[in-house]
Amino acid sequence: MPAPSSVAAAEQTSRDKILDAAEGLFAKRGYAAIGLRELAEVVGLGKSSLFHHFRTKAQLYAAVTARILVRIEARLVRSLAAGGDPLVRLERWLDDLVDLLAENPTYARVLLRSLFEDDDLPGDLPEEIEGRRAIGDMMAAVGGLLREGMGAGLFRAVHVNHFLLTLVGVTVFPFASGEFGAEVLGKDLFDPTEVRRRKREVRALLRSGLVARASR
Amino acid sequence: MPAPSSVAAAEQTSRDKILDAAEGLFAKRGYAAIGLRELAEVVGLGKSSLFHHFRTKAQLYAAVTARILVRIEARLVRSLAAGGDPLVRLERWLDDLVDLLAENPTYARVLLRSLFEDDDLPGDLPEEIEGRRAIGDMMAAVGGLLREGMGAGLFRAVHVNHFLLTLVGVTVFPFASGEFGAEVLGKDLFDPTEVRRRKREVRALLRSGLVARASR
DNA sequence: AGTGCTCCCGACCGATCGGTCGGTCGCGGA
DNA sequence: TCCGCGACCGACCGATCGGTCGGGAGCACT
Repeated sequence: MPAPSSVAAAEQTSRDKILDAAEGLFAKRGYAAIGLRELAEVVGLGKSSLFHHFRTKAQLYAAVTARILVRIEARLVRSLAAGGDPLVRLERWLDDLVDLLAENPTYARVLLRSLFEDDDLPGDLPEEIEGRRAIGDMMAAVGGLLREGMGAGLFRAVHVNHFLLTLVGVTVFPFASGEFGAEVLGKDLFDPTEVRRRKREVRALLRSGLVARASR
Repeated sequence: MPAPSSVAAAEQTSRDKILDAAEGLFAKRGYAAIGLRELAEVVGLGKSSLFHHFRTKAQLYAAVTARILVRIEARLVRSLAAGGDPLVRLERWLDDLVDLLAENPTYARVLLRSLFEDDDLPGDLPEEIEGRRAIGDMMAAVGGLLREGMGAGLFRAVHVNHFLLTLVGVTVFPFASGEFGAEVLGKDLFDPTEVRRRKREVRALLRSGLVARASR
């Protein structure tokens, strides 16, 4: 490796270029639909060079998803750890999650695809397991947060695990929904003002649901 | 066609058997990962026979998704049309949607995959367009319902289009989430008692959000 | 008996798949 | 100077891909 450039980024290792390109392609079209020839061409390498960095296609895929899952965990566990009452922490976690998904358009897709396709792929490479652990840990932490809020009387009595699924569905799904989401919305979901709106709606949903106060 | 069996079902045309098998396979592993040889074997036909019923693989896929989308629309537009105030109608729509997804485990996956993969496939077969129309119409109807409820002061002022995405995320995503959902939940999401719980949580979310009444 | 039609099949096509192999090139260390 | 080594490549492999083709079995109608 040449001395890490002081100019930062700009200079990427081939391995990282492969991971980045693969992330984009897998996100858009899925594991099975991407051929290694196509990927190699996007990266600007010969196809056989890919095998110098990753033993198999499945291995490469696992590396792509694990990298994302670990990054997500790394950033979001921090926002969970910061202070505040459970509602504050939960809302900060959701805000950060939405920001993360909005800033990295590939993440939501890769996340959902990794849920869909895990039945599929040849089992259990080490990075796959690491990725699962990262997400599992984070979900458990949010679950604890919900329980804490309920214990303090701050939250109503929710079914914690179902509520976790709800939270994921409310945040991850829209950013993975592609053309459908854009069509429903009439705008690009990744536009900063739409991201802001999305966060506001999620927060409002937590705080008061849909039904107007006056009507009950 | 031999006289339609009075014994009902049991006797299926080859075309329907192909559609059913393809639905299951596409739902589980996606378009690109399913080979026509495998599909033909599941159906119990020779591979070339598939081409007697569908001109191409893409055409077959479009037929599979369109059938589901139209079925969903057919059932859910009815539940929207039935009477009641906007909240009652919205909750009935959500209940029926959840029931539909729970009774047909392939639907949620096919739905989400059709959102993901539409960038992908060779453009615009007629059944594809018909499927899109069905879903688009339904989403528009629900949007109208939200607006009606807001106009009547029943609902708080939501951003209608964002809220539509929320509703889809809350209902469709969990049933598509496969092993992840089961792991978070600790149980099979398609189990009747979990389905009931899911509906209850969705309704509670609409009615009061997460935050306890007393705390504001 | 013959004709036409639906349904189905095995054999085959060119293309592409993931992966292997032998080898070239440039660079850092001895 | 030479060596070892990481990075890279083109050519090639068997397998599988979606799709075509010609034909056969069964049935209805004349």
